[in-house]
Amino acid sequence: MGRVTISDVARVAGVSVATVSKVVNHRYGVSPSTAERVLGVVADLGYESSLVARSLRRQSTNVVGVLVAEFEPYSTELLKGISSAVDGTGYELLAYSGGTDGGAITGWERRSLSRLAGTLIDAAIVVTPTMVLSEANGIPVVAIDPHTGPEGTHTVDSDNTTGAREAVEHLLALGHRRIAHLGGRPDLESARLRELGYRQALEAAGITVDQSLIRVGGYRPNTADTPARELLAPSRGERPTAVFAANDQSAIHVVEVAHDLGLRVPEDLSVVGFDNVPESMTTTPALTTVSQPLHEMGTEALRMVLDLLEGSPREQHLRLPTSLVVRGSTGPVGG
Amino acid sequence: MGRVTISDVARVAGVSVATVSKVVNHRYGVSPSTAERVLGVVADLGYESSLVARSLRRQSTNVVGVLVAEFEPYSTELLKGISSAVDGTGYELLAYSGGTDGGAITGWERRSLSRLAGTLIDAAIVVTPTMVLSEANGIPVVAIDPHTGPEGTHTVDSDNTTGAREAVEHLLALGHRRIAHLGGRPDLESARLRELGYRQALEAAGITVDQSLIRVGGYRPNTADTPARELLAPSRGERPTAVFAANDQSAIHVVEVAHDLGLRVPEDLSVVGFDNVPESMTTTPALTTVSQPLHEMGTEALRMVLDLLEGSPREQHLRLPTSLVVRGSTGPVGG
DNA sequence: TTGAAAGCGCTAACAT
DNA sequence: ATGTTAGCGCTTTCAA
Repeated sequence: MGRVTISDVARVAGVSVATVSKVVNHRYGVSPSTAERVLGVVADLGYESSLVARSLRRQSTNVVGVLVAEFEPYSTELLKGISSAVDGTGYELLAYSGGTDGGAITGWERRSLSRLAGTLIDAAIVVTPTMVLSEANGIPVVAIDPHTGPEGTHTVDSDNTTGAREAVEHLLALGHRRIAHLGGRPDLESARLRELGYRQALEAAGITVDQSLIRVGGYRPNTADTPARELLAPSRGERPTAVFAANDQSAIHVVEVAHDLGLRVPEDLSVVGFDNVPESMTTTPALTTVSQPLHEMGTEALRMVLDLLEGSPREQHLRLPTSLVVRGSTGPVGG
Repeated sequence: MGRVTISDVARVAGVSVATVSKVVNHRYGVSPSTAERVLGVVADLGYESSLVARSLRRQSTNVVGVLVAEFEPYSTELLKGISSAVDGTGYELLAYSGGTDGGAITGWERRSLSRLAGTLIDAAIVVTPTMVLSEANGIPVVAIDPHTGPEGTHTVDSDNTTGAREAVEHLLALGHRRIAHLGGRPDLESARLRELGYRQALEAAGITVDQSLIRVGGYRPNTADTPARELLAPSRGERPTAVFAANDQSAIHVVEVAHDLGLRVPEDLSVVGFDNVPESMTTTPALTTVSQPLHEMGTEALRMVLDLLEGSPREQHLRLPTSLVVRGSTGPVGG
């Protein structure tokens, strides 16, 4: 019972723990016969060195950490890209979702980073941190789509403003004039930039921005529910003919609310999302959305953090382009 | 630079390391004034205890490990379910993808488990292990869809045979008679069961199984490429009118190969997948597939492993039902 | 070639 | 109330 430790191996093999350590780490200075015997015991007992104990003693672990607040469509999509890029590099991946739990929704990234940096992981990729990360943890850090904007750390993000503007221009081209915006969170950079793109597109078209058509949606289905219903409420005199939601998760929820209220998409209401997570294809009709190259953002973040680890020079900020993906959820105004 | 340790805090606050530990762990026996001073230094320095050092000393870490070979659509979909279920339990999640890298494609689960169990994680959920897991690591383990069948550990899986049978029955009902099967890997239980379901359906319909219509696809796009092309090769006298692929990833690839060869889906070829990962909606047309309740399998696995951790009795095997999702990739034979 | 011993950062008995 | 000490599992000098 319990785990097999290096001492167990040493005892059974009749050697010291130091010798076992040398054998399993392929160090010189062990006689072939001893090595063979030790290896035999290792196999018998199924010994594998504890990542924790080894990390504590060594300076490096060969593990890259991916720190997320939660495993949802956005972060897991990045994870797929990161995972495919790590293949063949000799590094292992450790994705950690720490502590949105205890009420403290903010500060998870700093906590997780401090808890893992320097001991468990050699470098970190932090997904959408909501605060500026201090480099004081002594390991390379790359932030993907930081909610504070490109300050402090190295970052990988996509062109939120242009993406949002193109989304709204698409709606304008379809004849929409009353276009609502279900925003993210005002404290998040990406949400601010997407709202900015929305405003730019409207203004460029000579349309005055109507504050009553803008709501905070919080990026999540449950936080988006009330604002979505307010926007589409049957009692509203002038219902918008289109909604640009700040991300796919809330856009998907808008489609559900619309169906709930008996509105047809896209005949009665056009909906555009942002991100192009796989789930955006699961609505009926499939969602028109702004595609962020999540897979590529993940692979680039991994490459960047490994370059940093190896001392190769790297640009500090990498911004990838978005592209509009037109699917079934948008159509000409008035059906 | 480097990480801030408990000794740094102790030195600056002018107290012993033990006192700092007591303060940050809310132990009794520290005067309010000292506690306040220590907390001040902790805040100033941004100290957070190292997960590694703490794990090594303590018996429990409050972290549940999710062990995967790779972060691909299947495992990340489970991860979403696990993540949503962990919310509010006080546990944190650590997803680890260890070592398919160094050639040794097999044995990753035993290695990862040995490296993490007992030191970093209190319990583990292992995704599609390809070998029987020994309970000898001293922590609760739940295997999701083990490729060896429900032996040894606690397991959560879905009804592969029935799911496969229903998929093929759907094709039969559409009039298909030459139905190919792009299988998984013969060494994997889930692949065997899906092939079994395929055979059962054909035999029940009085159709002799044609071995030349069965290929090993390996579950992955790149391993599925050659067998898919063989199945659909223009040179073949009697091309199948439908393909039942062992999972969505290979089914998606079949659709791509079909398009490549100028075949229309579903007019010239019907394709059915298995899993219903979000990606199954991204093909044109969207994939008809057997839905595994991946989200629910994840949440159930988490509940099971937490029950085990807390000593609550639990059934050893949980099998969830599959359901056929008919979308655009299947149609009547002959277009 | 081998082993003894120190120490990584931390917690928990056990003094004081 | 505070500090001293031992030790978690491992790697790494250094001495034998």
